[in-house]
Amino acid sequence: MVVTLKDVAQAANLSVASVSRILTNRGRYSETTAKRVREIAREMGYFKNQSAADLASKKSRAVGVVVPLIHTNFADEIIKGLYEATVASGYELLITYLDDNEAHQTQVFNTLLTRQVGAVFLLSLDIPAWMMAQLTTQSIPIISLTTILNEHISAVTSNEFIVMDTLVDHLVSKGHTNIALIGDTKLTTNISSVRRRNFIESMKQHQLTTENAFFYGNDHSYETGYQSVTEGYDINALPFTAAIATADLVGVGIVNAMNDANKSIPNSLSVVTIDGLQLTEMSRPQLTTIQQNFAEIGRIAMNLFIENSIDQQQQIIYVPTKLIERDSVLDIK
Amino acid sequence: MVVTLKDVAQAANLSVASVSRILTNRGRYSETTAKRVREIAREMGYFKNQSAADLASKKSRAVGVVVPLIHTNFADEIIKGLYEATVASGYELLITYLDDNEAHQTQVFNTLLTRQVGAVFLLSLDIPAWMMAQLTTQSIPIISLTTILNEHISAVTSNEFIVMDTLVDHLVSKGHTNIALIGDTKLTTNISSVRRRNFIESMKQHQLTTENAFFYGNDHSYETGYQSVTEGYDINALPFTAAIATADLVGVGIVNAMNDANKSIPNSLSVVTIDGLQLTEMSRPQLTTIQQNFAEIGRIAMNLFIENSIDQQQQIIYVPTKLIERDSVLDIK
DNA sequence: TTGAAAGCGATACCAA
DNA sequence: TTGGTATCGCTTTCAA
Repeated sequence: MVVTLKDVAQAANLSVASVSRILTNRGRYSETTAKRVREIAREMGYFKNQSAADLASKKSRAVGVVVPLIHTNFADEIIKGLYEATVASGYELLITYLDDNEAHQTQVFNTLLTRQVGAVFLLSLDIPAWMMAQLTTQSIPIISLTTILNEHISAVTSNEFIVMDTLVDHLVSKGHTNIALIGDTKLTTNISSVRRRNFIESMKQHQLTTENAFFYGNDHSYETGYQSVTEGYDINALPFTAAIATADLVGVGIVNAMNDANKSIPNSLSVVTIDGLQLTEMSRPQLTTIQQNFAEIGRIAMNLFIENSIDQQQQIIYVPTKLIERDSVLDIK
Repeated sequence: MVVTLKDVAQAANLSVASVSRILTNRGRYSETTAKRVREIAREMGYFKNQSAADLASKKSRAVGVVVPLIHTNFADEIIKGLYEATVASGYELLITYLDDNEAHQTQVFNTLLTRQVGAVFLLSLDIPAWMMAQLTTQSIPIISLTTILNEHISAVTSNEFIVMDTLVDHLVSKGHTNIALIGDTKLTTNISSVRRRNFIESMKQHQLTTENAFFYGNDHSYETGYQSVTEGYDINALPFTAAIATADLVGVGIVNAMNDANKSIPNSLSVVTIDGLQLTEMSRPQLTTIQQNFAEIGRIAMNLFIENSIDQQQQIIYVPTKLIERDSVLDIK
């Protein structure tokens, strides 16, 4: 049988109330008895039943993390960040995965709500409107990571415009004028259309027109990168001299496709990527990239919640990014 | 205020007992009232309080997953597998990360126990003895994934010997006799020493001696792979013609180190890896690998638990692996 | 500093 | 098919 508070209380000749207070370090008690009780509890192998505790105190120590099931190599990093901040505070991470199956979505969503999570962290995820509505009516704070969803939801993210502008600026400074955005460039989601807009805007600010801008792809996959130069354009006569990959994986796809066609990078094409995970160092040539600090994004988001600063109004926190110059950009000036 | 069962019961003019039975599809009730109740519950935005439910029913719908915080690129895949099997059954995954900090370990462990998890899944992880002891005294089933811990703990894994033997056999069939095992080859953990032993055993079965076997490295990292041929051995006079990398990342490290030194793979060195994730396709040349079916391992493990077959005695389930021949092995016969 | 007792929200047994 | 009610293990006033 499982050891309960009552058992411990009996063994210690105390009331459950006192034992509870001691074991949760709440309220008043003498340090002498406290010591004794803690010892007894340990010996008996007592473990609090968190469900009972949550129920009685009408609160939960769990926060939900919703991760898209499609390939996102940075989810790991973010979760680590969240986790770090969480360990210190005693909160629990309830990590759930979301795919396209609506039945699954409902269920995921249900576990979150039935566990009375204190907050929901969305990882680069645009959840269906009905979910959003539910969350809000239950007044569960939502924090979006790596992307700004709308004007109500708080977010911790890199500054998307700066990310794009830094890259464009870097390429322009090396003499490039015809630039492609490759990866997730579709107009149907919030996230990708923002990037697309930022790209155009940044081009403009560099005195370049939409004639200088090229787009390819609907997702952040390796295949999209690969196909961009093999199927999307004539690899022997690319209309652009540089490409911005919306994710590292896309960049590697481009590099491999070029290599496989005996075209050298950066001589035949310059490539830069967004994200800057380990992959960019493992590529040959190593990729110039703008690195996002994912772990930091996770840490900050969690602390934002813990410090309860995330109450009513929206907060947007930008986490700095860093341009890392490596060997995938040719100076053609 | 949060909507409770009682509220729904009142609104429906029924007892909480009936409503509970209906909403959990347990016991008898008429489909007519059931329909009405479900509708009312939905309208009121009712969500069961899982903590209360767990408490009352004296069981938990949560299972714990313990993931090592060090870089393991397959954790993702396994979690997806676990998740898939879990969604259908209504269980929840409580995913926790384990690092070397003992205080953290205790805490992780605490959340697991305080949540009364029904089982604990260990991802390629050798947990401290005291944890193991606790888990067993609380009679929480433990299932180890991708590795066999001892003769008591159930496991779902690839057959490690077959993995190693397939690789050795493949290399030998291509005329290689001097072979290196690179990556995690240390003798201090169960997992790595088993691999090492298997390697030696397999060599023997192929009429090769320990003189033909080489070892390098203490972890599964890219750096270890890279250093093996740059620092571990003289890259211009490697004593082996083929290398088995204990993880994909290690293999890529070797490939890059060779490339950077203007040595071609497989001409100067043949490389095969264990795991077979996407990375092996992205490498140039593409890597010959023995592919583990991680998602399947997760799925099977979870089902093993759900079907309750994992009661008293140990079970070892082997999930088939697949040799994928690509371009990183030279035939030197 | 300690104890008694009233919940928390659901489940499940036993009656009706 | 439905309802009453004890119970799960803990927290939290309020008194002692």
